[in-house]
Amino acid sequence: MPELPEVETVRRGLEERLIGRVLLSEVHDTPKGFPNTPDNIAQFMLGASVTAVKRRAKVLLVELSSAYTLVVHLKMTGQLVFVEAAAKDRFGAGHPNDSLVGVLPDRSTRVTITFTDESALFFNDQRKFGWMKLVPTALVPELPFMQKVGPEPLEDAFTGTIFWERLQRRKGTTIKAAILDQTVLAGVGNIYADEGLWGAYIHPATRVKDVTRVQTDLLWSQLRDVMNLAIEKGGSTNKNYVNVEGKRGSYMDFARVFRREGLPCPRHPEVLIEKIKVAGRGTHICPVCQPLV
DNA sequence: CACTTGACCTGTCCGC
DNA sequence: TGCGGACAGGTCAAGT
Repeated sequence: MPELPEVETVRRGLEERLIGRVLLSEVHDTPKGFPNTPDNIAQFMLGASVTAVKRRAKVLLVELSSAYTLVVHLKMTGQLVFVEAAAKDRFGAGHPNDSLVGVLPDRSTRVTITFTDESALFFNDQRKFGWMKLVPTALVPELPFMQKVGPEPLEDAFTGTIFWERLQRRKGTTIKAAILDQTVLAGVGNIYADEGLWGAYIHPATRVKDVTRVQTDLLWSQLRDVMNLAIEKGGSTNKNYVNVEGKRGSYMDFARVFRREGLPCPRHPEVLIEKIKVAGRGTHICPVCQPLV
């Protein structure tokens, strides 16, 4: 999916555009219904306005004046694309030229939400892993996911000591599996895991119990640096990811190892990046920077 | 309990 | 050109 930087980029785009807009129509499920969509969607969305757009880990929270919240997870291929004057333009004309998105809705569109000013928000999801549900805002903190998800890594409260302590919950597994675990810390996915581990000179398959405190301190700062840079660049478009305007993010132009197998390591021009498998995921390393000890 | 693997879906790419 | 298999940003349930 979209990882933390991509979801944050979408959040900012939605916040800029949706606040105060009033939902006109009920949700149209196309082409298949959303399994988690409750029956009261029309009742609590129709006529409600958007009051806030928040993010927790990789989940978006679109708060409505009806005291309900649209909770959205984009998983691997989800997109939220906003189109001005969508009704007039028959959904989709008016996209910027560098858009990766064509005329909407298309075959990947799962949900269309229209607003009273004829703008519309499209939830597209090629692989259908993503979900969207309407939850009373007061109950959002009670969701099982919210109860168990780890701290936000970019907040000041997330110190190196907290990172170290939370990693100790997963001593037996690999450091890559541990930082991908959303209950250890929130928001890290496959791209930024590989980028951060390269930055910290740690082989992804190193057991957590073998990673020193000095190494986790460096990993802590590298993960934060890499995700802050990615937010600045509008996220990473590996394949499907786009922001609310349908535009790609540019972090992949700055990636050091992710999807760069066969290309030189930025620190060692004579050494080529290798692709291996760790924690069941494609994993990119410099064999010289990141020796397995 | 801790950890790993398969499943969920569709699309694309690569080798035969 | 066709076909099978592996793989893809994430997370669960089920298995060991």
